[in-house]
Amino acid sequence: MRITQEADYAIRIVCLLAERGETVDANTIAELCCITQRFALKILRKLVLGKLVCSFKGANGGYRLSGEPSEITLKQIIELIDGEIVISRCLSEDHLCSKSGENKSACVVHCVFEAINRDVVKKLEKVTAASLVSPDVTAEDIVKNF
Amino acid sequence: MRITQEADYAIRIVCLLAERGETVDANTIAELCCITQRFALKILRKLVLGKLVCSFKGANGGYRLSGEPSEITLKQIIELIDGEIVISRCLSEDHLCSKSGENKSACVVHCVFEAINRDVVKKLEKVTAASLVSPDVTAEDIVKNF
DNA sequence: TAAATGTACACCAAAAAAGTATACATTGGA
DNA sequence: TCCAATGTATACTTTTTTGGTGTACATTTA
Repeated sequence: MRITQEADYAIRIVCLLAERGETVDANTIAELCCITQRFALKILRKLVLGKLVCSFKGANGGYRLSGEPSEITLKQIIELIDGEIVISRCLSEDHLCSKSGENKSACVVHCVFEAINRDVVKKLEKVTAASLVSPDVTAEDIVKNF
Repeated sequence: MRITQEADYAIRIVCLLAERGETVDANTIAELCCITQRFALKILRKLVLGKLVCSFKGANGGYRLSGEPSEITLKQIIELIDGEIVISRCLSEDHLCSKSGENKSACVVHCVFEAINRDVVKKLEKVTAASLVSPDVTAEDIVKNF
């Protein structure tokens, strides 16, 4: 992977909407999440296209989560923004990598990366927007659950 | 992170040197690892500066591992080439990130990333060059050990 | 002493990430 | 009804990272 700045912003936005539970306009979102309004709009667009968020046009318009915070995971948000989560370029793509070598170690390295990657994704799947914003759930609670 | 192509090449090179156990010149390394000679030289330079590999000048010169393959880990190689291993930019740097928000979820996200990151690094530390090239150790064996 | 090596350091180009600009469409309320 | 407040669409720009190259030089050994 490399979880980008943009994905990080998207997570903030989703958390904000989860906390509010009501329609919030792009300006307010941008301000509260410390993002420029333009960039927030771009990210919000992706969230809308990815069905995590729904939007309302016109005066008093804005955005809100389209589903339950408990149904939205970090994995979903990150993949929506950054695409497939891969710790090493050679795991995605038909990219030339260690795997393509003819020696044993090459393939083994690839397999190790795959195993680590699977584990990371599994952990990101376990973290929901609901748990992130719940005052009753601490970071330790979430991490213990891994 | 994002384990770069360059780090992947570096791993291949270290594995090759571990297998050979003798001095190998840059041309041969480049050819066997499917890298251009120039780029291989650049990577080798980093490996030498990082003390993982030692070099010999002049005719019949070349490179070989400076230590035991069992003492070299994937973590070491990757950090030498790519720098600190971080799954999200906001984990390194004093970079503005979710952490900087004033709300609870912001910090929690950061903590979750840190936990996942620690785990990835721990796994990469467990994989040695020796295990990667040993014919007696399969990828499954390594992964089981995680 | 020349050929086979590695060293140093600067440069370049493509891709990805991060962010901005412009013009437009829809809606709700005065 | 019409205009201000909103979101939409699409394309552009800038910065950073990645991946790679070029040139000139230093060392060693046959």
